[in-house]
Amino acid sequence: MTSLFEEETTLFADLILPVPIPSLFTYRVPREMSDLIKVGARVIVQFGQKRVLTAAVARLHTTPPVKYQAKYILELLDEQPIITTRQLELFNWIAEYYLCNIGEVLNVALPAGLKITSQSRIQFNPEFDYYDLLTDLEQVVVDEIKKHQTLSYEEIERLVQKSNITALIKSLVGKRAVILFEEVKEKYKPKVAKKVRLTTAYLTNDSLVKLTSSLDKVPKQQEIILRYLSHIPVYNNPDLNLKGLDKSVFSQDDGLSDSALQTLIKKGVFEQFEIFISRFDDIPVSKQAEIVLTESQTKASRQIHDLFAEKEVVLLHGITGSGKTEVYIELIKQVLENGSQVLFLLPEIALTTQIVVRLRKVFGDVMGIYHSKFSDNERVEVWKGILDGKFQFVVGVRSSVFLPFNNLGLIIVDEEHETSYKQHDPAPRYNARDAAVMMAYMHKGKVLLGSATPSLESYFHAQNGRYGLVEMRERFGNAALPTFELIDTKKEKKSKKMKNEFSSVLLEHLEYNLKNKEQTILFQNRRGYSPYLQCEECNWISECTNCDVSLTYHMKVGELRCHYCGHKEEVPRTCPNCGSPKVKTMGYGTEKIEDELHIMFPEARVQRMDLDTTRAKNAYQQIIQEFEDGGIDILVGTQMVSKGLDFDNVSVVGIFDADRIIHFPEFRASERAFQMLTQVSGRAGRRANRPGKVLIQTANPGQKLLERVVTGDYIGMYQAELPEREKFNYPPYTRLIKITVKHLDATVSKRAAVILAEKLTQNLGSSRVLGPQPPLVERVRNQFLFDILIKLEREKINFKAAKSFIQEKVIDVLTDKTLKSIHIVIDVDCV
DNA sequence: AGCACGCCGACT
DNA sequence: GTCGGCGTGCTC
Repeated sequence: MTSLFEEETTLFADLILPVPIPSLFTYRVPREMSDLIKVGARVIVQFGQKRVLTAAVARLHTTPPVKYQAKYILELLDEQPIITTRQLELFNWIAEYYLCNIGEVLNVALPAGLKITSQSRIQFNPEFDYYDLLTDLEQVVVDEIKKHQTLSYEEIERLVQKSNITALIKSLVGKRAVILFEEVKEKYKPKVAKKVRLTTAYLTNDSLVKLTSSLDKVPKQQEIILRYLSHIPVYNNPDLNLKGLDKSVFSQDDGLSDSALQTLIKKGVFEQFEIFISRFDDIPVSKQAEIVLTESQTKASRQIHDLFAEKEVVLLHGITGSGKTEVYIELIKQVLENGSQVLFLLPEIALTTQIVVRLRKVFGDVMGIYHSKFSDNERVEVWKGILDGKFQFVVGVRSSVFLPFNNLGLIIVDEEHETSYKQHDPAPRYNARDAAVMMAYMHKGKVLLGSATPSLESYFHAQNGRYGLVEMRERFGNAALPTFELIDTKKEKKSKKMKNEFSSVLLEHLEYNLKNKEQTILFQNRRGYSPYLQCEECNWISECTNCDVSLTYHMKVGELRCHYCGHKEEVPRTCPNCGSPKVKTMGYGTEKIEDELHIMFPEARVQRMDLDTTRAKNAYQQIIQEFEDGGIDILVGTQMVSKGLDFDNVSVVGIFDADRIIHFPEFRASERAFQMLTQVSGRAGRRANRPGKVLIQTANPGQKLLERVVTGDYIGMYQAELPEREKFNYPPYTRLIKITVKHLDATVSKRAAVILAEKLTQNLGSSRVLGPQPPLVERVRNQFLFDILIKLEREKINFKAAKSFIQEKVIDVLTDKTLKSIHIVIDVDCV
């Protein structure tokens, strides 16, 4: 029922714009759009004078804004929403919890392929004919524009070989010689296959026989028809013809030419058509390998199931190799059978490996994969596949929490302790594990956190009864646990048994393994050749010009590199300070270890696996594959080797510098070290017959933490660590918020940080506000940093109120006229 | 975040 | 005299 009154009301839309501004923006919905537009659809709007942006509809209403005239929405991109209301809810929660703007959330949530790009283009104004008004250069530019119809800024700059022509264009616009407009492009392009099929006239056997015999004089065309029939035997089953055949089948490589095919198309024998195809069809699906759970897996699975009756979150603590994956699979199956969706989160690095192949075997093509190494187009397909129900189950990285689910029954967070679930750099600085808990709550679904070495926070919650807890303490198939050996490097050094970084024990094992064709993994958590260079004469050290860190020497590429800002320098032949040629490499990274292995064992096949060797899309997988196929004897790597790799033939894992990990200056050092060392150790062979061996080189083998790693005593670590955390007010007893103040001028930066800390202390008290203090690396990209750490007790403090107070004070400092162009980053639940 | 507008130094 | 530096403020 539409009354006269209703017809006259205009619709307004509150939009989320992908800009870091806290508010929504109200636009006017054009009349012809008002029946079609929906919450969750994308629209295109003009924002400011020049910019054209993709925005998302958050709310539709009829209240005209009072303080300004709303602009019209330019275009509606989706007739059906591509963002669900549940997603909008989550976006809001993330913006609120992590103190950022919803636009920033939208910005990382949408895959690039769903954002449109706009480019200013310049067109000649046909009504213009006052050429005398133009300068010489302007005339040249106008002539070019006339010649090419429309041009972009960059194209003009190239054509007239000038840079920075904005002023010139502005003048031309003023003189009405040219018109500016925005060209909008959708980035996502569906993948299409060009196909051909027989026209209906030739679908009977009779007509086909007649046709082929009539083509006796044109053998190429005949051949094409035969080829077609050999792929698609229509005489048995005419329906097959509908699917057609890829045009590429008739390519030139075996004497068939496109022109013959074209002739047949012209004759009306074949017809051409295009279909949209999925980009994921090439991932092999060999359906339904039956999975039989062991007794302990069945038990765990049942416990989880029972606990879900009363808890929203269950922590599955299963030692490495206990077979958590099978338990996951069992649960996923159950939830999918109930018709709900499932999200399986994995750390980036683990996603490229065996587990995905395994899940794919079980779940086939209802499973979508969401990964940063996929192209924009591939990601859009996962997004749309979830919306239209093609993917009921998604395996993905951190950012998968932004996908358009509407009915999540279960979220699994594997390796839940991994810090890579926390986004660091651009806002939103969210933790996908924690967002998952919130998300499940919104969907009334459940969360399963899994880890061999849970984060203290999660284990704490499990101990307190907030989460359910299920333990798996046996290795799968009763494979033996690895045996450990702690190697005292101090002793070895004294008795001159060390060969550079290698202890005699480690060398013996390497030799043995090479002889017996068994594989070794060596772990050194530092990439490059050496972390710095030093002059023996004057003690000069290679340092970055933009940051306060040493430059790492990368031998392979012959460069010094900054791991913070990416700055590169040539390697000096002599000391830049005193000219001495005695510039030495100091410390050692994976490259140096690789290098020394080559020298000591020239026959060994050594491969390095770190950020530098795995940049290419498939490099990581290739190394893994080669290692699995036995093409590598020794794999040297950073943390990358510690994650999700299961190889039967690895009998020795060597860890170089355990002390550096254990004594990292950070309150989480013990927890982190335990996790890292345990995870690496878990790579040692899982054979039932002979246990793998883990060799840890340390200057202090008596350390309690090492003993706990050796005995697999997670609880011991947990119990030792908790009182420390309580005493010094650290998580899990508190939540941490880190505020970083940045400025090019150290004094300005410090002053702002001190002022901010004072303001914060006034209400929060000095015990809750730590700092300001310069972080470990005081200067990054020429900005001087100061950190303020705020600790808020879990029970005592209203977290929400405290956060908004903090945000208020930050805004105070940002708008302080005496502290100009300060940059402040707030990181909630920093890790 | 961008982008426009506006107010002060070194140059065609 | 202008070009262009970046400080300031706004974007529905």
